[in-house]
Amino acid sequence: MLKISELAAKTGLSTHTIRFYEKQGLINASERSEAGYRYYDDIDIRRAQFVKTARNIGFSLEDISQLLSIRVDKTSHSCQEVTDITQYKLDEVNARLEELQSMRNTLEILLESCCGGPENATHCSIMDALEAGDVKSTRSAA
Amino acid sequence: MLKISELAAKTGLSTHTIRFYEKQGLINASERSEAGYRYYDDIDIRRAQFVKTARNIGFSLEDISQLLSIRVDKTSHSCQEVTDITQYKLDEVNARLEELQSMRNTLEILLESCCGGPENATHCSIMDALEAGDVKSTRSAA
DNA sequence: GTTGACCTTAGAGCTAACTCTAAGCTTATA
DNA sequence: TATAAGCTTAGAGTTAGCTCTAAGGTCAAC
Repeated sequence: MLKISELAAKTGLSTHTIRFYEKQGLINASERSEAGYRYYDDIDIRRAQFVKTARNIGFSLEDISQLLSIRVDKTSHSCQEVTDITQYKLDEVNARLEELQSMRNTLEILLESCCGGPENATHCSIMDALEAGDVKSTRSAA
Repeated sequence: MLKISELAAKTGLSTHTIRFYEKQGLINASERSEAGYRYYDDIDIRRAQFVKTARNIGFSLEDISQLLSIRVDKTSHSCQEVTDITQYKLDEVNARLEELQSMRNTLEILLESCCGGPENATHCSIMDALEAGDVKSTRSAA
């Protein structure tokens, strides 16, 4: 049985984050001492590590919540449910990648166009491009 | 001279956003009617469009604030200041791109490993991988 | 028996960029 | 003149995921 700081050390989550995840219903301590101290058993620890792993991959807490509800009763859920969540995440990632690649492209073009020197910015081609608005729009969401 | 809703139509910003940008010191209306209505002249309009363009590229409001202070007095600022801001943004974008590419990679591997079918998730290889934690960590920041 | 490290809680604060609300005034149209 | 559309403000709310604070209780070591 681990105390919260030990679980923190084991998972790499902070104690603050562990308590926060508990509030969100993602993990919990199956035991409490008389004084109210949280104690985590092996099952709790594995669940916390599952959360951390999923978080590292980039799943949102909401995604993880769904994955956890599958996890606690795998026989009632299909592989498709799992791949749906994963595919949805991948689609999100790909959409964001496209935005960022477009941003990168625009920024690179801007950088190539400008001397970058100590000359004053009166004829800076980056400023001119921003002024003229002749750059690709790259954002759909921040 | 445009009223706020007309500037909104012209720039694609909402009136709310225009007022918000004003609070942030990015744009302003050089005139007000007796009743306090904002009126935007050509200079205001061009500034608003500059902001919109920079925002579309992905610059933060803080970045844009810096770009604007260069813009109002180009002779006192160098091309290098402009490229510094741009290069810094590009570095940020590249860092985020690497994270997302790593995420994509992990998600694709997970998806390939799983049948995705109607079978129950007892032996789902995505769940197993999350359980085992044998996936690359992709996140340094959300 | 007293430090000092660790634990508890509720709740506030942070970031970025909006987005919306309420209450009220102005203006254009019919 | 009445109605509706549009404008004003200050300030609160939204999102996601933490992060921190205050005020206090607990516990192990010296």
